[in-house]
Amino acid sequence: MSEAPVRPPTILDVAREAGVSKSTVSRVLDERLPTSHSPTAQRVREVAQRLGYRRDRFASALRRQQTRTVGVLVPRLTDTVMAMTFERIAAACARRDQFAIVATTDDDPATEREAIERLLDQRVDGLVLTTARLGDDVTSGLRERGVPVVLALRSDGTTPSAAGDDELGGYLATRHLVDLGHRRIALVAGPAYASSALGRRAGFRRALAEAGVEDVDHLVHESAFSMESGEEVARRVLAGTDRPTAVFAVNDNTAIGVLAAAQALGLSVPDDLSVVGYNDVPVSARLPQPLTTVRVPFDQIASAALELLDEARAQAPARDVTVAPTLIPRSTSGPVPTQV
Amino acid sequence: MSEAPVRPPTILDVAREAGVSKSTVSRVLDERLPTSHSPTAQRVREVAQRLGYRRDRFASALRRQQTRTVGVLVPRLTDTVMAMTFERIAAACARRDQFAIVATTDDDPATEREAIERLLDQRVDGLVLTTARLGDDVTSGLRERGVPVVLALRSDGTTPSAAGDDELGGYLATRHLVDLGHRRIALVAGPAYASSALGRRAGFRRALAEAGVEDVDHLVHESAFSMESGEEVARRVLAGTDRPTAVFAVNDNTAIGVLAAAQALGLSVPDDLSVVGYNDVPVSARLPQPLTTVRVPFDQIASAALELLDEARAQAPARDVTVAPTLIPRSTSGPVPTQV
DNA sequence: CTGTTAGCGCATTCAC
DNA sequence: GTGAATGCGCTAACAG
Repeated sequence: MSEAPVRPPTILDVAREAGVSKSTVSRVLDERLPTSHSPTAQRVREVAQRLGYRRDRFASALRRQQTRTVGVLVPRLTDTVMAMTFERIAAACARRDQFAIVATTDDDPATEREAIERLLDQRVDGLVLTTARLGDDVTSGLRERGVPVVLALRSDGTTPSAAGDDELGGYLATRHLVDLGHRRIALVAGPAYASSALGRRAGFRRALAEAGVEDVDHLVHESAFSMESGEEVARRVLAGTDRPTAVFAVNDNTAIGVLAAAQALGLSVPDDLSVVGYNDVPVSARLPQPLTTVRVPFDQIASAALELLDEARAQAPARDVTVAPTLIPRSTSGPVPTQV
Repeated sequence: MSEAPVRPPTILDVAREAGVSKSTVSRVLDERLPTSHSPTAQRVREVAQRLGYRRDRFASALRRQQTRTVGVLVPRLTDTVMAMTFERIAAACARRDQFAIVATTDDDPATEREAIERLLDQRVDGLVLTTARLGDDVTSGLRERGVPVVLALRSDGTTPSAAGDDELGGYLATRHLVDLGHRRIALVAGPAYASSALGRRAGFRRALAEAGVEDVDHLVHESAFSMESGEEVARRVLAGTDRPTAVFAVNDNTAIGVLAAAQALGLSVPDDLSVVGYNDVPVSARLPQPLTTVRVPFDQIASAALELLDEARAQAPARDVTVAPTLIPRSTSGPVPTQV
């Protein structure tokens, strides 16, 4: 009564059933070749379909020396931005008959090295890294080993990258606050090692400069990307003298931390304090105070990353793709409070 | 000046360098065999290490007919519970020299079937499903095809499963509210197709029965698992007559939706309304009102799922593993408001 | 367009 | 213990 260990049909089964050689089957089913419409080809496809034939990717990869698999490296999947990014990359891979696998670094360089080796052990055809830090380069070592690499969400000035236009996003967020009358706007700036954070910072400066605010250094507060960090920075900034009337946070996580700090300090949002985040993660729209934020087209970034990976494989010169974000005004931003 | 396309060393390179045959190398490096300490074995290992030899998983899998890869199916990774679960499964896989790959279903049966086929195309050695629905069985079809399958987070009464003790968790959450004096406690109950939701519902009933509340049917409100659903249900329930003094929500997502509804209706938490969630996702601790919730040991669930998968491969009889959750009291739960 | 042949890198016979 | 030979399932080089 044990189950039949039904071995899936091989190319040879299809060949026999269709009365051709296995080479013919292999060629007919080769997705890289132009589709033949000869009677033989049609019969082979029909038989393959009927037998439920699926190519063994392992045997195929062994021979082709490529796996149609892309490795994606993220700090952690519990960061919704990273989960979204990976999901979109996986979907884009599915559309091109590739498969995306993921590994996490937990923001730790040693773990990152291990994670990369684990991905390479899976013989991925290329890597998409979301973990780039300015001044640190894992990518050069990888390229020396002949591994195609691109960056997503961040750039490093060297490796091909697909990212949002962070300068524009930072400008839009800040400009929104400026338009509402705010001038004393604090920036929870994120870490200096991330190009994304620096870009948003530059946009912040541009918007304030346009509004005639030049002395902005004291408004910029470095932070991590976490909720904890946002709360901690906000507690400090909001408790000080000359309290800002608005905060632009480098991402939704830190913005949520800012909201928590505001609540703890008894500040009402947006009456006492306006807050703008970045990324538009799903929870942002569903907070007790729906968060004003900047939406990033993650699916465009995902598709672009895969195209850049193709180019990298073809030894094409490196280029960067940048896609424009959109401001999503919600209820955490409002007019500047009238002075008392 | 093009880069050297350095082919990674094969078992043959190691064999030559160590002066033995490739069979010997293969055996020495076979992790399933007991480690030999003969001089030859030590030399082979030393050479392999020195050359940076890594076994080609594709060639190996082709021969062994097993890939040391586990497929994980989740509804979506942007649901932090699912992201946590997958992360822990991936970590547990890493500890046992396996690799976890993931595919998403978006809660859609057709997408689910495709996702399963995509995972099977990757020749996974087994599947971990987090998407089980009572009364619907994907798993029987898979077992007929000889694919080892286990469930995580949910159970279906048939397939081996690793999950939290949802009845206990539901009891702990409700008991906490009962202890604070609440009796009119609404349950945002989740969907009836999920065993997890039903378990929490049962625990809810037990705690209320203990408190002498028997007529609970009108307190139970079915929902989805999303923030949207939680908000929608809460808007209805909190607007009605005989407003409950507390809400136990089937998960943190719906609890966040409840908080949003409470805010919109001008109810203060926990003064007018207590709210308890489930899962303790990271954002819960960082909400403007840190959420009282139930913590689930996801890493134990992950490890157990992989053990069950081993057992399934060995044709062992199906069993379920259940791990105990913990109540995490925070600031959304407080004493029942005094009647006015 | 088709079939024959060889081999990707490894694990497993089988003989020693 | 060790080595020679075979083949996992597929693709590619070659000849027709």
